[in-house]
Amino acid sequence: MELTTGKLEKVLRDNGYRLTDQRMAVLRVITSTHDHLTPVDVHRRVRSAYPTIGIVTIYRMLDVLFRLKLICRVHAQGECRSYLLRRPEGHHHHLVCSSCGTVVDITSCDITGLEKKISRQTGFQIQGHLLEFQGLCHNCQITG
Amino acid sequence: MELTTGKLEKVLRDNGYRLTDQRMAVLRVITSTHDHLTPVDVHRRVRSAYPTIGIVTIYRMLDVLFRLKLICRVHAQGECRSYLLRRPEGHHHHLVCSSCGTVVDITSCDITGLEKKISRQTGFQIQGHLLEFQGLCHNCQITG
DNA sequence: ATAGATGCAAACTTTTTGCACCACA
DNA sequence: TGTGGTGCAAAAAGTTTGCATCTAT
Repeated sequence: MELTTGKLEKVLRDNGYRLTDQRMAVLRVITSTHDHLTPVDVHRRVRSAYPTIGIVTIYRMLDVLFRLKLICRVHAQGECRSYLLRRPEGHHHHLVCSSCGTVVDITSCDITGLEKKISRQTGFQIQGHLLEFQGLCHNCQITG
Repeated sequence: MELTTGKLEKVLRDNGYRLTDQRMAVLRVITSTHDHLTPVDVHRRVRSAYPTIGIVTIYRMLDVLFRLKLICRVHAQGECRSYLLRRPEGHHHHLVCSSCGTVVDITSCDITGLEKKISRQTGFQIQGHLLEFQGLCHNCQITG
């Protein structure tokens, strides 16, 4: 199930956040791409629809969306603060093309077995994990 | 097998890098802890042995070590640029305590099966992955 | 009406770069 | 001796904060 602008707006509203034009513009940018964007990227794109928006607003909005778990962070390619719409419900991971930056969601991840094994071996109480794949997407394999 | 200062020095030398006092001091700091350290952390620690060292040197040295794959990056706890000695040979992952920051290496990771499955499903040619666990170490579970 | 959001400016942190000097090989 | 390394300073990039103003509710 896709998270549309409308659904995101509802979540924001339900959580007591106001819906300003700036926020809608950010939502439109976020929902309109499958790429991961840095705050600067988002700012640049939103600017074309809302030229007077400041990057501070972008930072604050990304913060809100991240805390509401509507977007998630991608760590690939050196970039550690680039964000992406959280598309599927629940737990998932990312497969990032190292050439064009496209991101595909991985929902079939099951490493709970591995987690249990690690927990037993190390005595750690495991709280979460970060799993991200890098590779070449089909398109970039062909075009070189 | 542990990477001692001596072994690191050899790798640097073999790759045409000079061994300065500053670099040795950095190596000593890196090899003396199991924690992941930011450039600022490293600088602070090296300073106590080598007070005049600049943080620029730290950045450049960490860069060298990272490119030689002698240290690796940890992404946990918001920090995305903190480094850690790469202890075991070959492929491994990290288990990071979210309370004290201690890092344990995971060598038993086997997700090649998962990789193949993902590759088949998505058409991606998978080049690598980033896997990191967060949890509470035994000690921190007890001390609260 | 009012609490929350915005935008500007400034502060701050992190990282990179240019350049003169120094020291390892 | 010569090239690579260092340290300073400055620039650049990224991020946060204070505050007056504005606006969605």
